[in-house]
Amino acid sequence: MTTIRDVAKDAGVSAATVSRVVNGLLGYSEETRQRVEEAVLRLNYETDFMARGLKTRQTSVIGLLAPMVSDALASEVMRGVEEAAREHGYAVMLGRTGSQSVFIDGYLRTLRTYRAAGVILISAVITQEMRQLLGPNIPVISVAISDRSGPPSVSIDDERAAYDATRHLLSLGHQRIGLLAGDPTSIYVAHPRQRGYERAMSEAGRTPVVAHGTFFYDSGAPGLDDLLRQEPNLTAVFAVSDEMAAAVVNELQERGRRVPDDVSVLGFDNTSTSQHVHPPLSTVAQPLEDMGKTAVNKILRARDLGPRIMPHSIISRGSTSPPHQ
Amino acid sequence: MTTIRDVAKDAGVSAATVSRVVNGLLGYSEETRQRVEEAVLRLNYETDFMARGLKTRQTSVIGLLAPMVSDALASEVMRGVEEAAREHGYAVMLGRTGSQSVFIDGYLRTLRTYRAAGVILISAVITQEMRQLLGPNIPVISVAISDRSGPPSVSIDDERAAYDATRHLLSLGHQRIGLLAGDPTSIYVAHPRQRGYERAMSEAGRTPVVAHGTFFYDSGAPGLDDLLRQEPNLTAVFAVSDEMAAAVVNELQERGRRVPDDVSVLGFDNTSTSQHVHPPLSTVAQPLEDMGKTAVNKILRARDLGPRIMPHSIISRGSTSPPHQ
DNA sequence: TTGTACGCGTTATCAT
DNA sequence: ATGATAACGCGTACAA
Repeated sequence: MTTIRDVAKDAGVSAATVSRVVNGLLGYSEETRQRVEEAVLRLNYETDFMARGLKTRQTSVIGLLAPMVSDALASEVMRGVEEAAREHGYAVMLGRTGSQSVFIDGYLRTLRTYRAAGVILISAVITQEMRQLLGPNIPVISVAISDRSGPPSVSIDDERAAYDATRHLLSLGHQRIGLLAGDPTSIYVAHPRQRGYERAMSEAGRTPVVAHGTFFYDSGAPGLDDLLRQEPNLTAVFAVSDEMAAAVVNELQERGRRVPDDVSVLGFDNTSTSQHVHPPLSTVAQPLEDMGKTAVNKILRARDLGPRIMPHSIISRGSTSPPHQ
Repeated sequence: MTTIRDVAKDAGVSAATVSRVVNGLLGYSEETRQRVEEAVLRLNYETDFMARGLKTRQTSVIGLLAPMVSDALASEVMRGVEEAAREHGYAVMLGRTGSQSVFIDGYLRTLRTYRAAGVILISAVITQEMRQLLGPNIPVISVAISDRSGPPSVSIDDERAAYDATRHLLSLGHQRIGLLAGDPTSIYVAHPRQRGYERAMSEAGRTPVVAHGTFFYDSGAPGLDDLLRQEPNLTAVFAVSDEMAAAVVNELQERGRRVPDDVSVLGFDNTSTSQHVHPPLSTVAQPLEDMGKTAVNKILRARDLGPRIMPHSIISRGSTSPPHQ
């Protein structure tokens, strides 16, 4: 390992001067710069992040915490985070929060002792205790979830997006539209989406039909069953995740109903899952990768607080059409 | 920030003693231990990883490099890595290698300066230059790819798995079986799988029918087209990734052929994708999560070199059946 | 069993 | 413009 002192000796200057040259600060002559840079190259010197972190009390590490590290939504966000972080010379430290956020405390402690530059939370919001654990100097950003009263976040307007999506189905001519909603404990995501749906339905003078799932694939088939029990003649199902929507498409076909001829299906998130079913899912797109990048940029510009609302859009693929008469 | 000296002062001992207690070493009385532990709790002391790393020249960081951070196979491995790392008190640093491994050099440098305990490469093998960049002290493990001549790796026996899978289709009664192979540049994954298929076919006296894809969804439909052009009466397609297999299922249905009644489809990897199509994919399972855990354990036991071959298995779901007469 | 003293690599500060 | 020095927080010989 080459140290800064080795370089200093080789170039015939002090360690302080080497540091100045390497970090592009002021205070050295052109000739000194040349000698130092030569020595750096010859000795293959590289800054030791540990030593720097010890001194500066900050490292170029961004913490990234997801409920599962293997679901499609988090994957898309992670991709954006990784890219933006890399471009700015930051490293990403990955953690799984677990379903009940059981692991999150440990990770926050770790990130504090590593002096992370910031923490990005996917599909989770920060609580008082979490803030405590992390200390006051590390910014936290939530992604894909909007607690607008709280700390900075990057998300779409879920209520508005669900409203627009329901209006879209209504404008296609559907009247009996079922909602496969999310986990009722998910107050910052499932609730606004349900509100958006209910508002659009009530404005159109239609009766809401609602069943609850978990956002995951497995809850799609039972959710559909619940909806059809309430209203056997549904012509459209709006599921608030692509996974549930995919399950609904497959279960409908299992029951001998065609998609979209008999029943239209609309998903949410525009993850890769939406392309894996047949017909491919129409869905409400969140710009997930972009949201990940935006979160990194927010951390790097620490003064940039407040919620950031990203645009949503509705993507029509094969799973929606006007209702068959 | 509470330092080790604060604790020492509070407990009326020296910093050295605190360190011994905290790290569970020998050399202190029971009474001292009690006082120290009380002080640690009261002052909320936590070891500073930067300072420790500076001294010990090692950090509890494991580098995890994947070709994309958002594909289903890598996600499963990541899940296992995260879990095993967390259980052992290690943090995971995430990076994307990029399609041509363009970003890998930068990450290896970073991991060296962070003094990572080890590096896990998903679907990639290490080269001489990479080894150079990383220095001699950081172990590297490849996962889901088997360069048996090389450094430690954790993978299945791809050749044998493809052989077994092809035998499985043959034993169902299929005779005209097409292979949708992987990217021909993938010599450590695509090649062995193709060899396994060809060996099984030749042993059975059948003519191989092969088309090449990229492992990704988009290459599934053109690959099927290629296969059907070569042999219009295929009764089974073996695609060497679930993504391609899913695309094949969907494209077959698009063309009016039923799965599995007209054509059976067999995938590879048993990722979540295999459950998202209808009918769900029969597939060759790799124990991906387990492979991630195994890789972490290999790093923690540095002497544990050599390749580790994990068991594969064939999972029958709805997409395969005996051929229809 | 316990404490002292030093070193790890960097950077801020102050002096020159 | 440059240098000397003192932290930063921890772990560990070595001494007591």
